[in-house]
Amino acid sequence: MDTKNKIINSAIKFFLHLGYDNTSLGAIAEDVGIKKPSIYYHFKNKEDLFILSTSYILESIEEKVTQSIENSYSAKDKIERICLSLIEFNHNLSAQINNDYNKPINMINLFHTAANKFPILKKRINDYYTFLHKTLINAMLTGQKNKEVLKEIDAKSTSMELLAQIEGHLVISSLFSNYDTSSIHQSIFNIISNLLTNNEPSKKFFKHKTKTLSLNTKW
Amino acid sequence: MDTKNKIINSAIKFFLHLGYDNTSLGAIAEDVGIKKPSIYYHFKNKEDLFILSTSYILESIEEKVTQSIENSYSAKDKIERICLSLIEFNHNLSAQINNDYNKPINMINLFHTAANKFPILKKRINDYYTFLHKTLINAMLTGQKNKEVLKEIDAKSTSMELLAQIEGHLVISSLFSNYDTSSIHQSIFNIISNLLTNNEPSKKFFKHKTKTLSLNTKW
DNA sequence: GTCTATACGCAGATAGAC
DNA sequence: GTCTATCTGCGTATAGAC
Repeated sequence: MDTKNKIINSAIKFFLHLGYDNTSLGAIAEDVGIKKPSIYYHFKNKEDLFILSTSYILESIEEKVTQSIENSYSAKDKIERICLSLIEFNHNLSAQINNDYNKPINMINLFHTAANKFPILKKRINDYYTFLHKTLINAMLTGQKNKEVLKEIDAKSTSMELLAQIEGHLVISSLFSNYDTSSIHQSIFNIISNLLTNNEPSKKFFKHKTKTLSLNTKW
Repeated sequence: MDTKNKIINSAIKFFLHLGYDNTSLGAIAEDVGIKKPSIYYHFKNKEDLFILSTSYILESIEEKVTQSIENSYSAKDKIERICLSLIEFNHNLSAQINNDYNKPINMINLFHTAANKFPILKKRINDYYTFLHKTLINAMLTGQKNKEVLKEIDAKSTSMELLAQIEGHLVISSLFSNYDTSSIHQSIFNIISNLLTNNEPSKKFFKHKTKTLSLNTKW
């Protein structure tokens, strides 16, 4: 990995851990094994580094979501995979980042800071949610054509419900120690099974497809 | 309002807007109409001011939630009121704070910073979610005794689902411009109506009881 | 490309007068 | 209780050598 990627890699770690303001370029430099001014050779300034780092995370998620449904033709399967991709991305990111400390990590927090501080990231994050929203809606609409999904379902509000459920669970899991990790799978399963024409009445547990989303690759 | 309350009032505004790090004591002092060192007469330091401000918000929400269900004896009504209280508190806070700028505001973000930086607030926020969780569970359990709520329902996971739905919608609403404000009411209505024994099949819109939760009172 | 040295500004905090 | 003046440390950023 070249220095530039090392810096972004480390920056993401720090930004997720400490936020934008509490992350100092000196700390990133030390982590990478260079001196502070060297960062300025690769990036214009701290803002530039932050914007690129955040954009990289967003691109990675979108890529993983797209890949996850590539070979899937059932609406149920697609929706499940999209939701699982989001959850697993967050979990993998936490697992990778949360090595030393015992602090809650949450991408939402990063997104919020990003949207607040930098208009370009506000737009980018909005595009990210638009992408997720559209992808979920498309899965439902094709499912309705196949008679797999109930025709009365409103795809837009259901997509919003799924996204809110996922983001909400991720947020609460980092703030509430009593949180039960499995409950998000149950919730998503409930929402999805309510969409389907062959809705099995017994509330089975959501099958957890552990197709791990690798974050160990280059940033 | 005395100076100390004026400072907390202003501090909450700034902390919600700009976060802990971007809020300077000088700005708060200017807003209140005093000089920076005067803040140190009322508060030990910036951390102290932040901890007291955040605690005040949490206490206010808990108080409003408690008040909202005081005269309610139906489980459905209680659950609805708890959820609405949370949504309205956030909305009222945003409306009160979001006067000048056009920036997303979200308490979750404040909670996250608070939990990350100050162990005492991490505990306090955990207690806050425990309170909400227990209050919702109690409403469901009494509903099950009255045969108002289906006995198969798992109160714990349903409470978690409701909280996640609310927090998730609030988060997304501040990051996604396409977000439809009404969808949260629909989602909560769906979850609640699935709990009830006299579950009406037609998905009616969630009745929006606009009992405004005042935040204009003293902090 | 990376370094040492350094300028610069900002914000938290204190001393001490009134 | 509130003020003016001031200290202090930290973090961004640049200059310029190697």
